[in-house]
Amino acid sequence: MKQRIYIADDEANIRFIISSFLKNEGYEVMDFENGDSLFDMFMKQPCDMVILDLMMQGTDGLSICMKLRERTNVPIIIVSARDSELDRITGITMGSDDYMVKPFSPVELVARVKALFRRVQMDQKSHQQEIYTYEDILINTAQRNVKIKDVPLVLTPTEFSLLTYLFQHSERAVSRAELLKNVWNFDFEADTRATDDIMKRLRKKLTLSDVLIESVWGFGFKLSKKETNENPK
Amino acid sequence: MKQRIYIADDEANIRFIISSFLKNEGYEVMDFENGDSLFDMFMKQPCDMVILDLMMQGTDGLSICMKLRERTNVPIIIVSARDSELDRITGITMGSDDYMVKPFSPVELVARVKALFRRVQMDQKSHQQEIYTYEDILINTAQRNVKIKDVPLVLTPTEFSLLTYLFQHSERAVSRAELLKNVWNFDFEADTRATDDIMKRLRKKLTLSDVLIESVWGFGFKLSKKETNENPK
DNA sequence: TTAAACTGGGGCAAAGTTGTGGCAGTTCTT
DNA sequence: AAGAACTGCCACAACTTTGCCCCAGTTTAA
Repeated sequence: MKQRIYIADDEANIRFIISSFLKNEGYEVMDFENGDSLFDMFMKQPCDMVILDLMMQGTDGLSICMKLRERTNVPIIIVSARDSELDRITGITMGSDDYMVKPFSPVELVARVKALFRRVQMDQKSHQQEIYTYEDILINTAQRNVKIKDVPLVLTPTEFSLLTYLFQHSERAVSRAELLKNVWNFDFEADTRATDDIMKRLRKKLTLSDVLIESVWGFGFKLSKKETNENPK
Repeated sequence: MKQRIYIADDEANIRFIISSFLKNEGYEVMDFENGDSLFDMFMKQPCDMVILDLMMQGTDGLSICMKLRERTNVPIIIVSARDSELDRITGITMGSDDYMVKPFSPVELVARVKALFRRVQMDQKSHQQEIYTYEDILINTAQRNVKIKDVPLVLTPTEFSLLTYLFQHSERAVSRAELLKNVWNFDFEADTRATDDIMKRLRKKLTLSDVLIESVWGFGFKLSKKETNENPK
């Protein structure tokens, strides 16, 4: 899902430069020539980040920033030609997350935008649901449950981690060493067939599903789907 | 609960100035003369924010920043005498949340520290409400009371916090470590079954309700509702 | 073709997890 | 000051998980 950024600045060329750089990074950008129109749009359709110039026609950026803060937690970056310590401190104190002084490097702006998104991401990460599907199996890591065709499947902790790891890398085969390292946290070379054991148990529990855990001879395992009509020998 | 900030800078007077200003704002501050000792301390006892100088004896600030990022989401601010665009972009890209150039105004640093805490706060508490319901239970955090089918339920402080936390995350399973961190404020890995104890008492008090605290074997707990008619085999 | 290596099923025992009742130190209330 | 409430810990029993062993069947390579 693309992240959406709203920009308000009264200089068209600045809007253009910022937009280009951000779009180039894969963000969805919409720009406004004053703060009021940005605010109206935000009320209709919120976005994931706001970049505000301070000096604009109509309501000034600082007031817009405070108005936004009253009702949302959207990350806000202020960009401004005003470069006194007081201006910076006021902007940051009044609710913006960062304050950049014009003229600024578009690359640095992009870096700060990314850092701010990263911060939000990190803070919310624990509450994020991660969902993986493959054929008729659905894994919800937040709820910590697995379903085959909507029927709950009970897994032990190791089975759960292992299956999740396979789903996270469903497009390729994974080696036993890789599994031991990432699921068991064995850093060293261990001569164990623990992976095979859990696979054995997983396979048993997956008999009702169309998902198959294939062995890759001499290497490891790989997800695949059950072929009802296997090409006959 | 006071927020704890760690500072690493090799100039004693800078450490002193920053510490004074931050302590003045009510933060608990600890300072280190190099990044390695800060890192060691963090591993033993995490803090809520880190302020790093780039150029120090021993490991440089950027490496410390990256090492910290590998294992935590702690907010990081870099302060540095280096003032090229590349330096700033590198610092921000490598995991820090902000980058301030020396000499800087201590007041602005304080403002940015506050803004960063505010951001974390907003991200984590954005979904905080006053009232939570799940099945036949209603929690009013403002009045600090709980009702089962309109019948008041008396809970001890810890029981109340724990149940509230479960309700705030009713859509997912929560681990014991997470509960210890967020309800007990144990920052480190502790071998305790305190969570189980409170759960035991909570469950006893919830017998009259349709709400069930399910154990997620080998992981933690999860809210669910009592199934009166379990799907018969 | 044959021997060696690999895989997967059943069973087993050690280790780990969880719920329960009891208990004691601390804090709060009366 | 005495009692009540709260909370973490312990011990115990029931139960679950999991790595390993053995063994038969399969695949690979010489």
